Amino acid sequence: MSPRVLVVDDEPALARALAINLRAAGWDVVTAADGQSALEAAATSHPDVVLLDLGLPDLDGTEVIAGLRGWSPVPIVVLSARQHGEDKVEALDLGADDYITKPFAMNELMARLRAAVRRGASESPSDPIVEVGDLTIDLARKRVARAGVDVRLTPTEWAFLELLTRNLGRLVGREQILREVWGPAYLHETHYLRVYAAQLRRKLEADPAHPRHLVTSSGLGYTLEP
Amino acid sequence: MSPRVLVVDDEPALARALAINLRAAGWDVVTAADGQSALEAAATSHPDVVLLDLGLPDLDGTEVIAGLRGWSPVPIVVLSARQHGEDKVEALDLGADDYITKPFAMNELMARLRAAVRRGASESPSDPIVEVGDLTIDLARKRVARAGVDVRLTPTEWAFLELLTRNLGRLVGREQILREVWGPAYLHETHYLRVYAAQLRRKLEADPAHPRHLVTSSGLGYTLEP
DNA sequence: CGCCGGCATCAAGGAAGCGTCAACGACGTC
DNA sequence: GACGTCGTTGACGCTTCCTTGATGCCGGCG
Repeated sequence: MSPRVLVVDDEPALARALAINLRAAGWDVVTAADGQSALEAAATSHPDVVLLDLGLPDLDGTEVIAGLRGWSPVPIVVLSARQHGEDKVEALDLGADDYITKPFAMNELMARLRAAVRRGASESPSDPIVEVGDLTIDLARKRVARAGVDVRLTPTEWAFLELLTRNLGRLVGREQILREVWGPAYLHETHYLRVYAAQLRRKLEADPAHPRHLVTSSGLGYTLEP
Repeated sequence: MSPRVLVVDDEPALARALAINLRAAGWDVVTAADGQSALEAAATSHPDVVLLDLGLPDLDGTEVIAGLRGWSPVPIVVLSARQHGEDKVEALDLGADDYITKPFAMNELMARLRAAVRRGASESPSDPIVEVGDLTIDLARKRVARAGVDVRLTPTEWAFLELLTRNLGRLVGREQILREVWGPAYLHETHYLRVYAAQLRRKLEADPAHPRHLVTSSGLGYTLEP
């Protein structure tokens, strides 16, 4: 299970040199030559860290950072020729994790990549898959399984369950549920809560009459208990 | 609630310059002049990030990093005069989060500190939990436990307790309680206070007749005593 | 001493919230 | 057009909670 790095650089010679060195050090390397393909590669190959050269032909490097940060917490190490200037500050504030200027030493580069991966790993022990008792909730695929078998949920049921899952162990207030699942206009339709809580329990709880996971706090809201 | 940075540097002039600049930028600054006091200061002041100069009189900088990593995940930004060498690699592999060489630009330093704090914050979305004697009050989850076991509260009981908890150790006036729990129209229903204070005591106090935490100030209001 | 206001406790009624079943209509699919 | 799915709505019985009244205690004050 070697860590995977996405190398984004438009200069073939440098990209090749980086790939060779990184592979020799045990990395799994994916490369991209421009910003657009970098975003696609990040989405499909799920790297543990992104090594990003700022001088790209199509997109500004900062746009790549912003594009990644929109949906992924993957650590980003920026590589740049510009020694000074605001680029450095801007990239870090946009969400980059580290910044190296050319020329650089290969062992320093690797140390920074290792540090970035280590942080990323501790940050997200998150597969977006949550286990609750005999329930398996996959937030990315929007699927639930009970004791291994898939359970079909309607869109509204899923929205309800997803909200509770994202607040696992925390009490979610009635108004918050109504607002986020049905919209602000439904803040007083508390009846919906009961109907859908009952449906979810019928599908997910071993004994729907005595729920162990989808717990009611009378007058307050609902909690998904681990 | 400004973020707190622990500045570790044995050079008084530099330490002072850093402190002044950081304070001007809104940081809460704590300083230490050697490795030993740095470890103590980190333990007592709970900084959001540590800015560590490697050239210290007593301990090697790497020992400080190791000493911190032994018990705390606080982000560490290393500051060093040594431009090259293995120090950089070693520090990052030991668990430092970032590395800056002197001379450095102040705005870059701040950007790196901000980046480090941002990462540290995303790691621990900690709940505000208040401990009062054998009581554990979790404001985010709206939960109370006494000696480890959960106590069920009604919505009004919880609103009452939450208000007192947010003013821990302070006297909360009768009108303020009535206004914030029941609404402005109930300012004279002082009877409610007694009923719910009694219910809370019955659920939370070891000896409800002689309360140690939920204390009455006759004619004034109530206090939750730590 | 007797009165009175504020406090603590208990209990009862009614209001609000909860869980469940079932029916209706909208919508898309075959 | 028949069918299935889904969201919405209504009705019922049940539980929980808020409100309210009654009673007793304590301390201050005339």
